[in-house]
Amino acid sequence: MAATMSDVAARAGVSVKTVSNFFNGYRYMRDETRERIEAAVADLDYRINRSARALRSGRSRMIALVIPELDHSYFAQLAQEVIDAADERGLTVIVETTGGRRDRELDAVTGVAGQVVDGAVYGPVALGPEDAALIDPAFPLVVIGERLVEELGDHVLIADREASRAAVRHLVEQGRRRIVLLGTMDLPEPAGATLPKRGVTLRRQGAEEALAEAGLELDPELAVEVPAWHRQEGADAIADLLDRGVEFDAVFGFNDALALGAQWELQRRGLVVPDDVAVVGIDDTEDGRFAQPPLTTISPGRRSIARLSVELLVRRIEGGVPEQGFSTVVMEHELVVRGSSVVPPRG
Amino acid sequence: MAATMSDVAARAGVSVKTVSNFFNGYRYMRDETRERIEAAVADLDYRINRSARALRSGRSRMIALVIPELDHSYFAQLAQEVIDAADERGLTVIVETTGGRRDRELDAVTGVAGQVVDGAVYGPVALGPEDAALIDPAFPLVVIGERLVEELGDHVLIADREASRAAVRHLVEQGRRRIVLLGTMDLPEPAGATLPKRGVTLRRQGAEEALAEAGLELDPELAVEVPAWHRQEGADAIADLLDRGVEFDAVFGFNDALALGAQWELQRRGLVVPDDVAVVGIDDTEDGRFAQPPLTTISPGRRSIARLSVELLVRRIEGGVPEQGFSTVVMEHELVVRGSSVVPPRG
DNA sequence: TTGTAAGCGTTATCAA
DNA sequence: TTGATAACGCTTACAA
Repeated sequence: MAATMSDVAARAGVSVKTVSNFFNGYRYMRDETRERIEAAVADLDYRINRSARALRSGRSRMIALVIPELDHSYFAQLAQEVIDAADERGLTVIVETTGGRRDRELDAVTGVAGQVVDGAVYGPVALGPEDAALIDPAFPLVVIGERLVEELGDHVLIADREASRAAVRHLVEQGRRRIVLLGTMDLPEPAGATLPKRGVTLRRQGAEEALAEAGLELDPELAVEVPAWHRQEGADAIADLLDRGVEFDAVFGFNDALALGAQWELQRRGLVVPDDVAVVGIDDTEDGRFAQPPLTTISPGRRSIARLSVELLVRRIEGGVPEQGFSTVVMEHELVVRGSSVVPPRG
Repeated sequence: MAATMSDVAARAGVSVKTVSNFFNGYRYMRDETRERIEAAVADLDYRINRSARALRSGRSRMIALVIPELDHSYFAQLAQEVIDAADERGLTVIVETTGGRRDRELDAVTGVAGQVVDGAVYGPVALGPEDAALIDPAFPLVVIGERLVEELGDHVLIADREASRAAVRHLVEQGRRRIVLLGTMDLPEPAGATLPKRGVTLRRQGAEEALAEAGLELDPELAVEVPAWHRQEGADAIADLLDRGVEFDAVFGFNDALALGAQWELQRRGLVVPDDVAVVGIDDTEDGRFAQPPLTTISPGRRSIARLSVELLVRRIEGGVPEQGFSTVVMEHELVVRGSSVVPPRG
């Protein structure tokens, strides 16, 4: 039978309250008391019962990470960073994957799952602004990556528009003129409402701005919608363009996976990257670094995003709803130029 | 304030015990009672308190998945499958990453983390047979991928030796003679003890057997140890061989990441895969499918591994330690031949 | 600086 | 088929 706190207390010759204080880092304790408790804990191989603690205190010391899927380089890397950051603060992470489905995204924070954690790092992709009302504003949430709605909690994101502009500007500087935008999506927006733009919309905007700066206009045929943001969809989209004889000299994938899928299909068809077609992505995944040629991309500072998200979440859990409203943090990003977009000078 | 079970009971005009029965699928209940409870639950938006349930019942309905790291295609895919399989059974998954460090692998099942879950799908890579004694045999465990020790719990693994033999045999059939084995490791084994072989040792053995079948012998220079099993280490190892002028016509990476790193470095140096050097891996990750050329690999049936592991774990949690001892299940594997190992016939 | 006692919301026992 | 009541192991007022 596992030892309880009162077993420890009895053995150490103190009260349970003192043992509890010990485990909660209570400062005012005689060294001798502390040592006696430490010894008793070691003797009995005592470990605190987290269920009892959670029941009594109302805090489970667990947080959720809600993402579309784990089997995706960007999210897997992000999850690892979140887990590490949480671990440093003594928090345990439950990874909830939603498949990008609205009902599961809602369920993660309102249903059974949300019941067991103190808060969540929340990366919804399918929610619309109208869903904000369905989420309890008292539930601590840090939203990453999209600014769907203002009122859910703190936000951590990259400047999608500027990042996208930098990517396309880079392609233009390389002399590219017919640039495929892979991942664009025209969301139906309720008439009359001025909604916060989704990240994907901002990426499209930034790209068009960069084109405009260069006196170019986006050929609608080059703005390609995809059903999901995996390599497969990137490959399929490019295959379709090539089959239809659409001409282009560059591809900007709205994430690395799409860009890598595009590059893969181009090479499969015997085209040379970057000579025939330049390719750029966003995310700076390891997959991109180990592509051949390595993928030019926008590095979003994933590590910082993860750490900051956890930090904000902890603050929120401990501090409650901030009086001055939620904060939005826009992370630095960086264009990382690699072989997929720059033709090496001829020797 | 969140509603409790007695709120529901009061509203439904029944006792708490009856509500509890309802939530635990107790069969003997009048339809009318059931309906009244359902209505009360809906009215109050009641959700069961998992901490209280866990405290009282001793079951948290959470399981851990213990793996070296998430930021690695094989484990990310595995984690997704485990989460899905657990979800179907109403279980929540906590992902513990250990960085492949022995202390953290032990801690995951003996320390604080192990305290909150009912059991674990356990993928240790750094434990030695001598560590078995440190792990409580009463803690439900399903070990995947390695058969370090017999007594920890049920095992789910692939036939490392046969898989490896199939991979090398394939290379030999393609006419390859100087095959680099990437990932081999000579473990110091206590003298005199006949220990269960580690997967990595078995992979080495299988490879040597395939060579022997073809009348070949392994050149020790081609058996390359690596510090970790990522693409970077695969690339570094190949770079080193090439720099030292070692000749070879094939690389067998003990996982896809090593093989892909090797392929990347080969291509970076201007060598052609598979014409100059053929490459084969193990894992059948998506990374391999989207390499250029796509990677020949051994598919381990990851989905089956995940599902079976969860199933065995549930059985173990519910049934306790089986009388007839733990079971070991060896999964089917399959050689998936792709472009990285077969030179296409000239047109 | 430490102790006493109540109670968090379930489930288990046993009775009805 | 349902109910009353006692735990589960901890934290938290409040007291000393």
